[in-house]
Amino acid sequence: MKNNLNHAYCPAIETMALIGGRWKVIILHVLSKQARRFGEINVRVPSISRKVLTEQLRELEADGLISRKQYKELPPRVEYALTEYGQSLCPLLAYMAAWHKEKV
Amino acid sequence: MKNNLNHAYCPAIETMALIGGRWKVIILHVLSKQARRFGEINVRVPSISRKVLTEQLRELEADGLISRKQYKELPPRVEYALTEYGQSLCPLLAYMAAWHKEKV
DNA sequence: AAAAGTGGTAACCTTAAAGTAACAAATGAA
DNA sequence: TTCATTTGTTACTTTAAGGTTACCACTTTT
Repeated sequence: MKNNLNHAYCPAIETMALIGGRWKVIILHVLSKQARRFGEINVRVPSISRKVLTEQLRELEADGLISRKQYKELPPRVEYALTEYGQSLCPLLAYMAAWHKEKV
Repeated sequence: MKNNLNHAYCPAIETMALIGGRWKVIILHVLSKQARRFGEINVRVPSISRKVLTEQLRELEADGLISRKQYKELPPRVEYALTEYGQSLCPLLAYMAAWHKEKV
């Protein structure tokens, strides 16, 4: 009989749930420089399909990391930007980048 | 004609490649406390199958984050531990945990 | 009149990841 | 003699993720 009380709880997991998606970190990185339109993100994130980009953006938005602002123009214009919450992730991304740079 | 030169390079991605796997962070977290045998990890990582645990451990080992030490005993005994390289990730995991704690 | 431009969506297909179950190997214990 | 133990592996199936193509809406440009 296994003892389930041994299960480890790792709080870092919660953060990974937000940024662990296949393209999330690149998207956040792109938006960290400046707000971008859908098409601009699409060009800057290599080889992502529009479908998947839409999905990832929706998830980031649902998690409160980015905002979506739609202008009433034609052809349509939609701008994505980091929220304050999303911006608070930047030091973490910088830490990750620095760790890699230092250790390799 | 799309301009491919717009592709963003995000160094944090490289780090994510190491710890972004479905179970990597939990495994690292478990091993950060102390070295563990295969079965001990299996119990502490909720609902992971032996097959997938093996795969993830092999990848972590190939990336140099953990070490695998096999004792010549029967029944077999194998112990996994963080390498020095793997230990250097701990502050990052702590950062991730702290960010989540503070922001939610 | 038709095409371009933008930000999607819907339907469908393929690929990658994960799960399941059975088996192995050597020894000691029942 | 058979079972239990431990760390896997192998073969097979299921699920999730991602890709592909076609299409829409509305206006301006060719």
